[in-house]
Amino acid sequence: MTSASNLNAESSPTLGQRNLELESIDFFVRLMSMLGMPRSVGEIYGLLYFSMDSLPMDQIASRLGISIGSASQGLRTLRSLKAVRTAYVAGDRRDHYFAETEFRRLFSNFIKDEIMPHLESAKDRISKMEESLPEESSQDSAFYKFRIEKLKRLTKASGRLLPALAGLLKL
Amino acid sequence: MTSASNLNAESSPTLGQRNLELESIDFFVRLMSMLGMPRSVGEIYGLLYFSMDSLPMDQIASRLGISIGSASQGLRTLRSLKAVRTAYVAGDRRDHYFAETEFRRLFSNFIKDEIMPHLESAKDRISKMEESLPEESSQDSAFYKFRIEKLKRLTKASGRLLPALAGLLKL
DNA sequence: TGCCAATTTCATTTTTTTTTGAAATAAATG
DNA sequence: CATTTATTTCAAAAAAAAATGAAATTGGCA
Repeated sequence: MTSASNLNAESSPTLGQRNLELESIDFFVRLMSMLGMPRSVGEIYGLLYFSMDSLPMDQIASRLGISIGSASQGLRTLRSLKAVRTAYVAGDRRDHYFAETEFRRLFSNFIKDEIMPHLESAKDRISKMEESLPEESSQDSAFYKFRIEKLKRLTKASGRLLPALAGLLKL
Repeated sequence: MTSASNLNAESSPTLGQRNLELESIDFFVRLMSMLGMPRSVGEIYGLLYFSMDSLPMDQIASRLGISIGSASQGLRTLRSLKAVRTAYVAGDRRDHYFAETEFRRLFSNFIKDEIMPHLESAKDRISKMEESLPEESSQDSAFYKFRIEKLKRLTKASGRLLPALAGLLKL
């Protein structure tokens, strides 16, 4: 790797651009971590969010100072959430990544992929609870039935509300 | 501890009751962990959710097989979310805990305590981004401004939507 | 006031999650 | 098709989060 590596690369970022990038990384690291995503995922998305041009994995890793293993895994996660996409760059066989910035879509994917499956299995578990209920309608069993009923209502309401959320999100 | 310990305690649970309890613990451990709460918090809430009578901390710990340290911390968390409350029990100076089961209120507390503060600091970080923007309105700066605008809209929409969520939750 | 049961705190240990880095794989190029 | 470059995989290391347990604290009661 010689001085030729600078020929077709973007010029080095201004101080302001670098600051923006750092704030962005900070921002998305926190946001992603609220959503249970590892730090590296937030870092990658934060870097790409303010990047004018798409970046190959090795540049992402070196700019963030993370291993290519992390970068690969993080990008896989972001790809599966459709939070990044790849662009073709002529004369370069590396994949070039850029951020998908339609938050409404991102959010809706997140709910579908990360939340709804849990809701499904919650329903199964509630069924198991009903099987554990003794047949006889003693005084106690009214209490248990009522609590189970509450859980049913909770899961049903969540199942309706969460997917609708993205629609409400007027950005 | 002799046989006297059974005199005023509730009779030992039936198999069905025990199953229900176990399913409940399982259910809430998963639910809480989705919300970023440690296992012990889910266990405690799950135990209390199907408990007819309120339980003192030491019983919670021993029934779940967790340390009193964990129980103390877990109950503190649940108390701060208003997910458990304490009941006075005559002739016993231990606090007795029971589950708050109005999910709508729980949810609204959760949003207020665990989410909204992050949104506030997100706004600060966006302000910092704007400070990093170079004055001149170059071609590039349009791109950066637009991305910042998107983040603003995202946080504003979240700030309105999330607190309204609990209201929509028709259980 | 002094004692004792109940609870909290917190340094240490354990467990879980994330990252690393090197080997394996895949994919393009000459 | 051999070589080089890009990417993925995964065992091991590192870091982060949670649980433990014993000491400190609190607060009621004699």
